[in-house]
Amino acid sequence: MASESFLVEALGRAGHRVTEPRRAVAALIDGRDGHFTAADLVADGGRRRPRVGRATVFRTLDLFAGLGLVERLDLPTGEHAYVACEPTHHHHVVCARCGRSAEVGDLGFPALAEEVARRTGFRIDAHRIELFGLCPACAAVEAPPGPRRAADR
Amino acid sequence: MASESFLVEALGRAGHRVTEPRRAVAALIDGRDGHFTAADLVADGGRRRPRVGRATVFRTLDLFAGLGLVERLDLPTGEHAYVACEPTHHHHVVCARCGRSAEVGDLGFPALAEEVARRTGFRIDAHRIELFGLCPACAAVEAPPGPRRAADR
DNA sequence: TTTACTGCAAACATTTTGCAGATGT
DNA sequence: ACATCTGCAAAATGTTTGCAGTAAA
Repeated sequence: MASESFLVEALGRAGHRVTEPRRAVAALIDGRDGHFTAADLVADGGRRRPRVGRATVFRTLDLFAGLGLVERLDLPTGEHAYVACEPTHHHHVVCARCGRSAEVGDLGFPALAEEVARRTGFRIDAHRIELFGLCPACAAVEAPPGPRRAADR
Repeated sequence: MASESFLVEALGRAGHRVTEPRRAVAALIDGRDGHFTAADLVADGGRRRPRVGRATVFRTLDLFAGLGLVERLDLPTGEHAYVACEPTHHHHVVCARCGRSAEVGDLGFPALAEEVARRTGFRIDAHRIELFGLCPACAAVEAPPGPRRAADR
């Protein structure tokens, strides 16, 4: 495995203390494949020996989110979830079935923002784009022909 | 004023009962300018004569959201908010200062989705785009020159 | 040594639910 | 009439906080 979790490295670089609980949370995140909820990590952390407390999970998640190491997203179901990510500008597509996600660079969003600014006169400072669908594997399982799933929104 | 709230009309058209509490919630929404939270409506509803209960506000909001009459969005702060909207495909820009929002048609999103699908192999079923910034009026107030606001994300 | 961080449990905030009764259709 | 809807209060969720103790730097 890579020498050290990307998350942990970034933590140190940002001048935050690299503590055992934080390493643990980082490991839990690294161990997850797709998106995960705070509750997932709280559960995992509780099983751990020494235990990682609920509050620490939330605080660490917050910390990571602030550093742009994980992104908080809101699933169509209304649940809050997180995905780990490189701290560069990008967006994710998340599979509605298996939860796996893929990053998508900057999506050519700048052009969109410009267009919107032009049309509305708003100054665009921030945005949030979330894409949901099925990853190739799950899409294959899903009956290709047949009636449409009521999956939108 | 227009004969009847757009929300109420749509309610009836969709085959749902047009009840007094629902009219009230519709009116509360119509009365709001920008985005609003469930809590806002609950507060307003509680002041109303006959009172509109918390549960009803949530249920009605849910109903409207299901019909695409309001859109639920998540502000950068993590708060949940709603905005009223025409039931066509579109997105909103919301002003970070005054909360006012503007609709933005389909944003040319289809092209983006295609691009993403091509790059990742995912089948895109749903998406969620939220734009935040300042409306023309608020942008004018904001000192035009000077250091950038750390407003992104 | 100093100050940030942690676990715990309690506090909060937010949304959902069970029900008996009211109300649209 | 009858099924849907409502208010209320309780419950289920989800997240944050106060504190005394622990451990990075």
